[in-house]
Amino acid sequence: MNSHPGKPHPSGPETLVRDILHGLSEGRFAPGQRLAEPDLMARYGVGRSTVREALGRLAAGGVVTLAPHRGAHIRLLTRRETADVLRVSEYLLGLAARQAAEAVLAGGDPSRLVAAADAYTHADAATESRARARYYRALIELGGNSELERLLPALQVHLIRAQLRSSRHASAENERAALVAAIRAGQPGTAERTARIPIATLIARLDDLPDSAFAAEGG
Amino acid sequence: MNSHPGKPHPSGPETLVRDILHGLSEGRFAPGQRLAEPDLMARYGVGRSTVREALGRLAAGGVVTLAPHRGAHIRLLTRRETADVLRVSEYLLGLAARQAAEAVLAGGDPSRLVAAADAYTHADAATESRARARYYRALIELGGNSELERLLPALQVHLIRAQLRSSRHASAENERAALVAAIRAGQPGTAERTARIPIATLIARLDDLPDSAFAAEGG
DNA sequence: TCTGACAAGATCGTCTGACGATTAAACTTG
DNA sequence: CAAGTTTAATCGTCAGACGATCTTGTCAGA
Repeated sequence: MNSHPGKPHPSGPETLVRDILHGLSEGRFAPGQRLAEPDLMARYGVGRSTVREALGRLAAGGVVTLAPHRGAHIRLLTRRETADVLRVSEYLLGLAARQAAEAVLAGGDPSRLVAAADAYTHADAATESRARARYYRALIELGGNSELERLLPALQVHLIRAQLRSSRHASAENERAALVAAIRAGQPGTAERTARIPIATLIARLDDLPDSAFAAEGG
Repeated sequence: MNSHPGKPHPSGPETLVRDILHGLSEGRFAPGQRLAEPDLMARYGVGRSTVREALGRLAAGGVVTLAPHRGAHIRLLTRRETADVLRVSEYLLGLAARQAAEAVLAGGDPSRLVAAADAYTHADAATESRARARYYRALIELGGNSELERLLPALQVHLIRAQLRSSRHASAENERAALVAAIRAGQPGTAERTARIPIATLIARLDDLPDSAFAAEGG
């Protein structure tokens, strides 16, 4: 079929998860696409256990849906579900920002976050999604909330997808700058509020997107 | 095959997950306890695939930790991690309450929530944890946020454990009543704030608990 | 007696192969 | 051309196997 020469069987399911996640960012996998076990076995040269394990993790993270006897599909969200995910992200990111600011107050070092934000702002189309991920990670690590660290990677996937579809608005960079400033200044309240703005904006814009961007709203 | 008493094999890993989760509430499994695969295989009369799948899901939900080649243990949180989990729960539950109130404004029916809250208040020690779980579920279902529905069950486990350890304070029931009232009245802001109070209180009280209630804070 | 290296045992991670169950697709009939 | 039936493709789970890795117990040397 296709040629995936670079991936023999270096190690575990982590590789699969990573590659699929990564491949999602760059369009190699499309939402709604089927992920059949035999196919993945062949493609990555691993056994069913490994494939299954990987799919399980992806499903747990909400990236794929696992319908009994009907296989795994890359999760395609309805408009409603997208809004729900974003809403949760909004709150969680707000918390992350707050805790980052609190961490700075407690003597934490925001330099990595600043660098990541900077890199993100100057990223081109090719490196953008990666830079964004790094930025979020830096934000969360500064706050040091282990639970957020566990949770947010999964949300990121959807966040990024939503942002990809939505035309970016000019003020985004300013908002980000304001957020970083608030965190550096150790202002939890401001940081939280500022962090939420972009996502709230995103949610508001969801209505502008065509139905084709979402799964059928079926009941 | 085996006709051993206890647990036949009615269906999949879901059974395992449920029983372990359930057993956690009633002390049948203790935090930190080892969960060896061969042991579980024998205990539930299922194959390794099934055990592994179940452990994977529990790990994804943050209920057990899965150390490579060192087996699965029921996750034991450090004081810090507990605070982190509760912090996230605080925000998420706040969001849930807000959305529940919004749902009522939009014509949603809060009767199930009211009933669950009532049942929880009148529950005795035996039915308490179950009633609490139902109450949370009703709250989230009223809000209708699919992502919260996906996320919160995992948080509940830790929430409940934390609450179990912390002596309950008298005002808890009043706070709950206030929350339900705010939701019924369709006051999102009040609902959100009210929902967060009990958890914030819990976090504040974490310092009163002895070190023995947590995993070693080791680096 | 205490400490550290080594050997034995228990588990884990992953693979291969197999079998019934369930779903989706192809085909046969009115 | 619609509806029921047969086939093929998967999935869920089990069983057995093998190397890798962690744990534990033993034994020699300080």
